[in-house]
Amino acid sequence: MPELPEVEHLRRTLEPLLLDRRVARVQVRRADVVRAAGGGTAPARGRPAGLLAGRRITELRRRGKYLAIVAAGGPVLLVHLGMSGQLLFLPPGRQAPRRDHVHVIWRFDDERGGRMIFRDPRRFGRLTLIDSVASLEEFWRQRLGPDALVLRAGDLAEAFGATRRSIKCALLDQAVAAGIGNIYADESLFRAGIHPMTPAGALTRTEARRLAESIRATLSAAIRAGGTTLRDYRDGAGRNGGHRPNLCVYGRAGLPCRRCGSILGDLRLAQRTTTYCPRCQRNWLSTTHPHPGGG
DNA sequence: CCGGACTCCTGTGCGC
DNA sequence: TGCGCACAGGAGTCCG
Repeated sequence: MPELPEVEHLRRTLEPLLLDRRVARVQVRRADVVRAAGGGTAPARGRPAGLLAGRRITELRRRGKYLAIVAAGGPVLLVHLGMSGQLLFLPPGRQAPRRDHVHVIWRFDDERGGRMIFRDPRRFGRLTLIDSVASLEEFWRQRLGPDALVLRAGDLAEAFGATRRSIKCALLDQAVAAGIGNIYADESLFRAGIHPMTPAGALTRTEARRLAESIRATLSAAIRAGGTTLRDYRDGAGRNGGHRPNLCVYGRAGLPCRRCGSILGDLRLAQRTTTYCPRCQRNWLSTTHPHPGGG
């Protein structure tokens, strides 16, 4: 489930544990989680050019759901957690809570010691080695829209144009805004009072403004709570996120809306379960084509 | 341009 | 207890 808030919280918890430290050596136990920028059959596969071995970490950056571990002199380890990926720092002597599906281990041999592990049962996650920060920015620029945490209404209007695709599908498109996944798409649309099937290009200026505000507020609140743990998510120190009890719609189909008490409905959009409040999120179909005597 | 199906994986929970 | 199935936080590709 790692979406923007989980990756940002991970970044914040890992940064003090990694910053200014030199990676002593790297053990790759499953080479197929490693890629090189620019292609799936890249030569780095299986021989990941060290994955920062011998390098000093200078910075942890994030854009959308990507986490970039930047080393002195240029190389960048780009991490995408997919559905079940975890990056976990283990102090000296500490065992991983689970030792299965650990694919990569970075060891530190300075006086603080310890190691970082990449664990990913489903293996949808990817580690990508990129040669420089400039290449990283280019990689991101090609794939990602503006970071959803600082998204503005104008960004949405520009990305949507006159498209008739549903707003829910558009929000899941990382080229529209980077970092929103299934949980926070539903939560943001609920907060904005917008039905998930509304054509994205049909949003009014007011709705776009309210949606951008709702996205920022939804993501910020989730970061403050340390992210949402459904099953696999842990932060850099192995802690669960605390945001799950705050969710208004995700995972609550059939339960009463926290705002109005109506029973939350669900539908399937882009193969993703979509939960919404039929009252708080006005159905654009019924308002666009009102039934005689209705509404 | 778009929605939808399908793919990559493992784990879990449910109905039977 | 076991089995088969649907489904899960992501995202790329292909097809119509």
